[in-house]
Amino acid sequence: MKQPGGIANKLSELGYRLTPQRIMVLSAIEDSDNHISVEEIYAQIVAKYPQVNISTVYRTLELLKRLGLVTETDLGGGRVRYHSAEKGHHHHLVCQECGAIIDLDESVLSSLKDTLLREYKFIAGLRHLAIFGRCVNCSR
Amino acid sequence: MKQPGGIANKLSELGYRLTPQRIMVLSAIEDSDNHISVEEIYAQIVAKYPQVNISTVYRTLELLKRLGLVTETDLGGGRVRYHSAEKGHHHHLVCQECGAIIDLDESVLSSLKDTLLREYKFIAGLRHLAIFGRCVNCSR
DNA sequence: TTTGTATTTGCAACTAGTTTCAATAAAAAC
DNA sequence: GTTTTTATTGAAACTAGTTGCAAATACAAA
Ligand SMILES: [Mn+2]
Ligand SMILES: [Mn+2]
Ligand SMILES: [Zn+2]
Ligand SMILES: [Zn+2]
Repeated sequence: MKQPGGIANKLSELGYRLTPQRIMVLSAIEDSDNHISVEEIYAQIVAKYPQVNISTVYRTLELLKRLGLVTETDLGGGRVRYHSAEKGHHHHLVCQECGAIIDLDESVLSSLKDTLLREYKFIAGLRHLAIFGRCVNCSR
Repeated sequence: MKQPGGIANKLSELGYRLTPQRIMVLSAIEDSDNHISVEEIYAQIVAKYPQVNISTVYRTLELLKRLGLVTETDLGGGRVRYHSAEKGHHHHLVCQECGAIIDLDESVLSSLKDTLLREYKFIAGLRHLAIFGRCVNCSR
């Protein structure tokens, strides 16, 4: 079992139990440089502890998401992907034709968020958005 | 069976067969004033023709979506909803706390789309978006 | 260190949606 | 009107994800 990082500390500070299962999910996300899928997280865990159930992984991700510690993004392909909220991140443009994924800076959605807050008094989530469409190569 | 409307004509013009199943899915969407779920579409169909399979409904919706004849939106609650593309529509703000759904004019996303086209040469879909977050009442 | 208890887990059953494949039927050809 | 062709369908098996519940365990209290 790896050492729990920053997310683990926050979890126990908030009164949640630090189970081995949770620590393993956390480690998988923190150790991953890019967006990681449930399948990938579970594969890492099950290699060491085969008795762990995948529903526990789903439940842990649900918790981390709700607490704002990880973000969830649908990048296509029928499975969502996760990312540590601590690390800086991008939104993404996903080409539905060729599958290309273009990174988009956090700031691109700022003015939209501002408008929604100003004109609709609505605090938009939009923490890690993927926008589907067509890239320049595929739009001829 | 109802008379096929504008969408049905387009379908057969594009060379797709006009089956009773497709016409029934189309009618359900065209007759609905608001966003309709697969469950609701299927309930209408099965009441008259119980042998129709729900996978046909899913396949028809997939086709209509791909052709740009209907839009799909995730308004929460674990089921997506559909809307005729011919009728004018709104995007939506969905409060994750109280469930309130606020309509948002088509134009609110225009400047975002413009930016993405100008700076990233990307044609964003964003045909019928739902943005999750917190409404003014729930953000205290 | 042991005990108590509320939280968390594993398991199994469930949901929405997708896919494969043989049977059916819409539309074209005759 | 009948035959032929090929798209479409129904059925069943499958995928990602969720949920209810009894058993297990993290952690606090003694
Ligand atoms: Mn990202
Ligand atoms: Mn709408
Ligand atoms: Zn592309
Ligand atoms: Zn609200």
